Amino acid sequence: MAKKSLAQNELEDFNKVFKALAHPTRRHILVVLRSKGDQMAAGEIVSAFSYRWPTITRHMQLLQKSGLVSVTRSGTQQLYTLDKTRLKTVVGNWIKWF
Amino acid sequence: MAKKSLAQNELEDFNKVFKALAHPTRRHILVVLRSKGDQMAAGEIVSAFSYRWPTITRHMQLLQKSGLVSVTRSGTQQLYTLDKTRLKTVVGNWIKWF
DNA sequence: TATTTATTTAGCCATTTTGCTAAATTTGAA
DNA sequence: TTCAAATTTAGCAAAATGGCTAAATAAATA
Repeated sequence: MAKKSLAQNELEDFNKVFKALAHPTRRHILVVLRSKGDQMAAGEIVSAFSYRWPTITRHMQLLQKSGLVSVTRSGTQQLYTLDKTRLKTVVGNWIKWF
Repeated sequence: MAKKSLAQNELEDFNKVFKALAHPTRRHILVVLRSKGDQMAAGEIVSAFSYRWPTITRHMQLLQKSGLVSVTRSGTQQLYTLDKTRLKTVVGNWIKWF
């Protein structure tokens, strides 16, 4: 398919980010990540909530797709990193319409 | 049940507003409302989109529950009014955590 | 190489969401 | 009082979402 326009990319960003922010648990995960210095291992996140590991994994994957977190491996651990800038930029750009 | 704490009320606001903002069509409706001076009749909104009337009605009801729009009747028409302040305040208050 | 630790993947199920059509309702006008 | 216009309500079906358990995988350790 053809290249996407800037506006189209921004629209997709809005879609992905607001979808990620739609669920209370995902919003909560972001806040906890922030409170822990923007980076946590998957297991730490699981420990912070009362959901099973696969449930958290799925929330994290959705957050990744939105670009709000990225992940790197460190030994057996998966480290999730919050992208505060993206969060504030994308939400801020949408709010600018008002 | 007992009275709700301030924090609880704010949490509920976050829940309702981010749920309302989760769907692209609802976000689009808010932008169109803004572009038309913050107030439109139901039928105008329907005309602006390619969804059937009941579909738009349901989106509008969800937006109302979130407090992002209010509605008043004028003759046979329902006028929906955007609450820009609430939109910016609630989203802004959440973003403050970052 | 076998085991353990950390984590994801697969797949099931219940609930919620979102679209639709058809019917009902409300208000103003004839 | 009837009629028409504007809008909602009822209810159905498909798709998306979010929880779970069990099985699979990857990296470090014994």
